[in-house]
Amino acid sequence: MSTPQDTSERLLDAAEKLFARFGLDSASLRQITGEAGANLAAVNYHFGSKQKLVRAVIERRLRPINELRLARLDALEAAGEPLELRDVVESFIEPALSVGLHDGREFFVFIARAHGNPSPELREIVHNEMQPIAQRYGAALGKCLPELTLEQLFWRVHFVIGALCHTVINSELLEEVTEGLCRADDRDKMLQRLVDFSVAGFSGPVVGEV
Amino acid sequence: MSTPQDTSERLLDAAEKLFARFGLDSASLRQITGEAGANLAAVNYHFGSKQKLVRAVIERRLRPINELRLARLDALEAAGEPLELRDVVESFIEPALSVGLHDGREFFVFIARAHGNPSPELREIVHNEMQPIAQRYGAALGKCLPELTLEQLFWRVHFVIGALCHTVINSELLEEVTEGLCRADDRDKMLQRLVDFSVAGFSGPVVGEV
DNA sequence: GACGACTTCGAACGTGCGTTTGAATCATAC
DNA sequence: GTATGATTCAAACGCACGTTCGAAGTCGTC
Repeated sequence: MSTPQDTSERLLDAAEKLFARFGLDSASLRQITGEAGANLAAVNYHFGSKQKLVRAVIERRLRPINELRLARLDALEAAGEPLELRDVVESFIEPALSVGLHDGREFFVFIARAHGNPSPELREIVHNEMQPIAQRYGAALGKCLPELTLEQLFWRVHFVIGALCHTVINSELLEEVTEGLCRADDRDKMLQRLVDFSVAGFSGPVVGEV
Repeated sequence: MSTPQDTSERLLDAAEKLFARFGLDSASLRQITGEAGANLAAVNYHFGSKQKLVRAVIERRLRPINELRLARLDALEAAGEPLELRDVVESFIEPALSVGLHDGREFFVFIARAHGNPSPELREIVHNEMQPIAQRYGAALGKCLPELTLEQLFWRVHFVIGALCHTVINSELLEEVTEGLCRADDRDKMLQRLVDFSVAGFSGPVVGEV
């Protein structure tokens, strides 16, 4: 009716937008179908249930991001021998921020928020998509940082993901708190800041050991 | 009925636990009052509304944590001249993890999750509690890291908070993914890992500048 | 032992939710 | 132009939610 794409596509866009803005539970099917210019029953017709709509929203964006990550990591490993830490870190962070820049701005907020969602179904979806990524990057980072134990390495990956998610979710809050000093819309600078921080965090010494 | 404390206390405990486990929206008053062994109407009688219960849950724990942070920071500034970065970082992270160790395990998961909640009321609560903390730590860290601009500094604070929240929320997921290599229950090690990472992240050079 | 304030209780209210249904509409091929 | 399958539609379903209310209970004080 309103936008040229077909209904499924419009439902995905609307859901992505409203999930990001109001959260999974608070965004109702009435809101979503209204935003998409579709009938209330459209979601259940096209996707079967709200739960399956959630899955579709995630997979539509996360899959290409992770394919991009793996492709860039493949390229790095194929090209140079030394495998620079900074390149590996960037190949992980940049595709996410990049997709966040054109289409998937809303999705990126949503998926970062979803990391904190307690629902087991949602956890399972994210887990399935992220598990192979974790393995590949664990191996690649291990080569760059041979002085770290695998356990220390995984913790630091965990911290970086936390910083990444929090950044996407709450950078507007940071802009508020710093009274405009830190800009939430300058994604390039955000990326540089985050990569600087992450590379340093990965490279840091192990001080407090038991 | 069941536990010795009075009803308000039991409601706060139950709410904290269920908010952490199921999220703010999914944990219903029927669940909460059931868990607390109280009548459904008890929350509205003692707190006025669900929203005010949320506020009470947050303030009960966050206030002491932030007082502890400021006290430790005061002590550091009163004592030694140089003001070591690691001490400052630890004075921020440790009180939170410490409270998380005995009473406030559940709360800590909840408050970290709340960081990603879109509700404006919740944002305002957290904002009010955290704003003075941000200012004090901004100043203290600025002294330790004079080579950073204030903007760079605030970004790194933001990243550390992200890592901290994500760690508390999702360390069980990390334990799953690493198949037990990283333990979610060893808070001491978590603290050391996180402090190591954060100090290194703060100290890192500014590489990618425009 | 009756008063009063404080607390608990069961029951109900209105609202919004996800889902289902069956008829209406549309598009396409014959 | 009509038959067929896919899609859209309005309406209703049952359910769980937060909140409200007045009666019932509790307990210290006179």
